[in-house]
Amino acid sequence: MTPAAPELPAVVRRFIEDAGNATQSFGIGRVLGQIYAYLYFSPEPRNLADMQAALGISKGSASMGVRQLEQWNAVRQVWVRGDRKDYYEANDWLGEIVRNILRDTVGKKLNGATSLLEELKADLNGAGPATTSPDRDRAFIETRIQHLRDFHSKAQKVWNSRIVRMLLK
Amino acid sequence: MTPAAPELPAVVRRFIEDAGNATQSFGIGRVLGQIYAYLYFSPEPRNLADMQAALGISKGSASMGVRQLEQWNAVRQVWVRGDRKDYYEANDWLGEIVRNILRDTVGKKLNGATSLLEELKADLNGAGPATTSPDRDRAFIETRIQHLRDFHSKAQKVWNSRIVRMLLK
DNA sequence: ATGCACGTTCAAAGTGTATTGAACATACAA
DNA sequence: TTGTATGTTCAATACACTTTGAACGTGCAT
Repeated sequence: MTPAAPELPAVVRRFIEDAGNATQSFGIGRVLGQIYAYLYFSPEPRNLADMQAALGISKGSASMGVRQLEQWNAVRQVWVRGDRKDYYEANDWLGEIVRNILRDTVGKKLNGATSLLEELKADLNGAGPATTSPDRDRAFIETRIQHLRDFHSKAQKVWNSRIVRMLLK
Repeated sequence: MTPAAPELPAVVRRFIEDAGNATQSFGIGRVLGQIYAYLYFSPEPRNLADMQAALGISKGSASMGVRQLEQWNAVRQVWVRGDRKDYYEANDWLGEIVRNILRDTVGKKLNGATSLLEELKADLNGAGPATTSPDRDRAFIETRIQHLRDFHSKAQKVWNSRIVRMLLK
């Protein structure tokens, strides 16, 4: 039987709350912040049941949450001998975590935009001169799309640049 | 009477749709992307009624949308003589827009975190030794909070650094 | 083999946020 | 002053996204 989860200190409860708000407002869901904060302030590794009890979340949330956090290397699984539950502890290298999250969110979107712009360019050529819109309008649109592609390629260069990688380190 | 809005070219419709998805996924709402894209591809300035017709959004959305976009300098109001409606056109300097949005979203949150961390530190000191938790646990928590503050101050330095400002330019 | 303890899944419920639209404000024209 | 054309506001609604929990999968112990 699991010993009753010790009551968390007020500071920690407070922080868990704020971390949850933060991750929520960044669009990655409230429980991720809560779980990470809980583990971050736990001197010992914790299992899924501990998280459920401490945070008042469901089994499913705990399970999905740690998996997502693992993918970002925000938490790691550790073995506790004599217990076959899964235990986790927080990775305290915050820079790495932020970097991984950004790569996964921003980076993915930049790449998505790449293929999108390619398609648009193709559409534009494919459509031919059969449109009802005057040539002038069409020229304007082409100019803007080109402008967009220039910006996008510059953005990608910056994103992949060594400088940014260093900054995120 | 407003002349019937000319049917938008397929490429433009497509782009408006994607821009809406993009801004939605970035957590700033779908209409912002739609309005901006519409103006970005409009050879002439457009008024709120045009936007409603072209995008199928409500009067309120158009009004609130352009106001938000104005705050980020993504669009500007222009005067069309002989017409007292408000007309808008897109600012095509995308770098500036991205920078303004980031300043408004990320920057604001970093500053919020500052005061939060101060409070936590104060709480920790204020609580005194009257807690039930063992000294060892308490020491652990203090260490982690300090770690957090170090990371936060580093993050702020990076965010405010000239390098980042240049990159966003 | 069976029971048990744990983790995972995903359709359904819940929650927070974006969007609507009717009521209101404003400004100009007649 | 009244009427008309426009922009703004915000409570109500619609929507997308998060979270739940019951059902299922898995592997170990007996």
